[in-house]
Amino acid sequence: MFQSRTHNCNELRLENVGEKVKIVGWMENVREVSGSLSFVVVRDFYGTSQIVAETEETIKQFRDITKESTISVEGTVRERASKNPNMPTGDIEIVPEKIQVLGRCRYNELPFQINHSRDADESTRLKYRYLDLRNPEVKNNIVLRCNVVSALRSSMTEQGFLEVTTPILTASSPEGARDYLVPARNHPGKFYALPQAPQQFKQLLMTAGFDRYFQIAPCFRDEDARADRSPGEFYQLDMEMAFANQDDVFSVLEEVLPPIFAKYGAYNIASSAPFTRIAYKDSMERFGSDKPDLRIALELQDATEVLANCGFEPFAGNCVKAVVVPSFTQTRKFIDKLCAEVEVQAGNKVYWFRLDENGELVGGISKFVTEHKDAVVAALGLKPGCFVGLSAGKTLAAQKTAGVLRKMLGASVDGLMNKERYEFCWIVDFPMYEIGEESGELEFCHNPFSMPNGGLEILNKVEAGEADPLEITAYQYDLVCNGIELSSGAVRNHDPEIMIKAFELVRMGEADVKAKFPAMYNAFSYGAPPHAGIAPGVDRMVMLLAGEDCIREIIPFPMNKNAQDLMMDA
RNA sequence: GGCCCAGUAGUUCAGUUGGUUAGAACGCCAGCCUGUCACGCUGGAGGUCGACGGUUCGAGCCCGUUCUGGGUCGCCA
Repeated sequence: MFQSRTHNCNELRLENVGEKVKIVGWMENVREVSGSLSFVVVRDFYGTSQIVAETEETIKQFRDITKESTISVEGTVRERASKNPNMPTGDIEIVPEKIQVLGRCRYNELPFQINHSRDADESTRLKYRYLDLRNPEVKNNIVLRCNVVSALRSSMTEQGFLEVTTPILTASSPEGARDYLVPARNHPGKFYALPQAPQQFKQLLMTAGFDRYFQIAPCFRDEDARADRSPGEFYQLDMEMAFANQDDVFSVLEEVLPPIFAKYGAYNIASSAPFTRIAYKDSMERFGSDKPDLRIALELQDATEVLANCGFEPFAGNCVKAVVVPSFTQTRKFIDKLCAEVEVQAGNKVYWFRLDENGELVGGISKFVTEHKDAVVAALGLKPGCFVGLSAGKTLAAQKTAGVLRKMLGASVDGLMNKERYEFCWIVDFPMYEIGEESGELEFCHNPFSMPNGGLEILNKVEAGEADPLEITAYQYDLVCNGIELSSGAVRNHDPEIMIKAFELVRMGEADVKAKFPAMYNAFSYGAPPHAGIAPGVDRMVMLLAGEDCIREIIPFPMNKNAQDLMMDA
């Protein structure tokens, strides 16, 4: 029978000198200093300890054990002759009396070296994730995740929120992403769907009288992956409050998140609560994005008036946006590469010119600008040595392209961005409706359950032709941190009458609401509270806290980009 | 599905205009070394240059096709 250890590998100190102990763990390294002196490093979850072998017999015994085997060492703690101040257990070492192999590593060579696993090919890391996770750097992200989840849970509970679990096997919801389906054995031809979010259930909980709900909720969406989006499944801190408005939701998260970011974050929080609120329209205007990275010290400028008619064909009749970088010293090669990358990402061209040290217009499309130089310099506030990047098109396209350019400049030009901090903001007042690109007709902009700003009244005005539907905003909001959309939420539309009216404006009606969302429609007809909620992504939050750029670094067993589990799937 | 990038030793990478036997570091194996801690020193083993086809006297390098991986657009109420 296996006898338990007396101490873990991070526990022993000077005061333990002389004690008989037993430690267990993975044999990380052997350093043979001579034929009669060798040091062995044993690692467990908690840390590492040094074993010293001083007899030829012990040295040979360790030499015959392959690295990364699990071993147990019983022996006596001794003060080291030469201490290692960088190691918590660096003052002591263990003189072994009994050494046992518990689990032999059958390979001399591993797929990668444990302590350098982060440098290895990612497919190999995922296939041997259990080895990858032995690397303390990798493991620590998972520990961080656990701590963050635990902190979120207690903070929400402290705020009076009740954790309620909602079904995993449920009915498909017609809106949104692609579902994952599970065959229903008792109902041939029918399927359960895994929830894309507990959206409807939490709203039904509100209707049932639960006042404050939350859940660390697994969500399933069959969509393609990104660096900050793992395929298939992810977790949200899903929450909903009854008899509440937008400000109520904001103050909960402004209370819950900052202390957790302060305690567990790799960087400092730059934005104190209450977080900056930026209207969607302003965000597009100033940053060319609805998830602006406020760490970047650049804003878009409008150059339509001074440049639309400068004679440069692509600008004619278009909206023109400019991003100006003062004291720009990068090479022509850099600019070309930058423009090419923006073009790929934005699907739209970028143009540029520079005002050199002598105040002369040079490079790019400067010859088209020369004639209007004074006006352009004045309008954009240009100083010698600056770079001007330009985009053109319909307003939204020009904004988005300039937004991509802004982001790339921020990431690649020194001095534009202090990366080591957290900048939060709320994006508010999203439009309720938009003209669909394919249909060319009025459509819901986001989800159809948000409360329109102005309620039934404004919808009636639209119907009467007295208001523009495209001007209606919804009580819909995003929480953004460092250019990453952490969360989306809304004040919900809890009134069936307003719901039907909202659907009628997009050529649907009561029958559609009933057919698509029967439970919610029925429930709301029995007296529903005004309610609002939000659902911050846990994975993305941990990713930000860990200072990682890739979501897989903070998931214990991630799938690859193609939604395959390389470890389990032979 | 589109676009971009990468694929060379167990691992991370270098490889010049197409030219002799494809290199380095780490790891592995052997030997030396009495206080190492990324130990050090000496030596050794280890390669279908992702795959297939083409151009050429000659291809890791050029061309075509394809596979794999990552990033991104579409998509993600």
